[in-house]
Amino acid sequence: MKIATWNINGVKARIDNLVTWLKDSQPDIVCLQEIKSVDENFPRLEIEALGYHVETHGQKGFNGVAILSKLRFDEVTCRLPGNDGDDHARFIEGVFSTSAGALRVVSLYLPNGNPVGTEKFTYKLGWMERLEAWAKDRLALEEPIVLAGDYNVIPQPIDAKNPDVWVNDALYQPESRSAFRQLSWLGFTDGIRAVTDEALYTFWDYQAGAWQKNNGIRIDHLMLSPEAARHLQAASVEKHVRAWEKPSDHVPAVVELAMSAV
DNA sequence: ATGCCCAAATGCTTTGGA
Repeated sequence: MKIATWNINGVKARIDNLVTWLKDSQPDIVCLQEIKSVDENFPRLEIEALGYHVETHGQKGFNGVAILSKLRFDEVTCRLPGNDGDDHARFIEGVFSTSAGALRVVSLYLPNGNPVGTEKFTYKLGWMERLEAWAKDRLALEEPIVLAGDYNVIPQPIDAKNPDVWVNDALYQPESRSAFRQLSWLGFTDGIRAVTDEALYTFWDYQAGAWQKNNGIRIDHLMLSPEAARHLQAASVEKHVRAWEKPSDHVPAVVELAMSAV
């Protein structure tokens, strides 16, 4: 079971890249973020033509998440609980039937939080608290869970080419990193870090030649519950996608779990 | 110290991104 997360930075602007990548990489389940589309305008026909079921949680102009899956959805839930006033489309959860039982996959787009010291940073930390509460609740089910998405958190110095330039940024604040670490303390495993200690990035800014200088950061993560981590076979970052024409500023990150559709 | 670049809608400039 190949599961990927990709902040696509506008699904309508990126549909050709998305179709090419789906054909190349053949993922079973794909978590997309920043689709920047309302549900009605999501290019679902092109994706369904490749054999995927499509569930979206979009909004006008920005944010928006989706899950594409070769497996039928048993359940779909949108929105992270804990704040009814939060109208940002940043969370969608799907449940699938597999040889390892019910598999729960979340596509999340965690708030950026910049600038620090504003209500945007408070919103980020509040969102992370809600995510921790959700994760704690779901862990009690003892199911394989993949909590995948753009976390907008640089977990460790090795996860940035130049960590020093991020010290005043919301992505690298002690509070952001601590809140991310809470998921590990709960029992979640960082899929990429479980297989390698090397410096890997998932985002390179469009500006200032960041890609050419490999000035990247690793902020897209696949966090695995114990029951999912037990089935982890491989994990990787599909860096080559950043070199394509008209790329997203993020690339897909992928885990492979030893389970199959039933 | 600031902006570089990009997508979408607010639409030929602004907003949000990171």
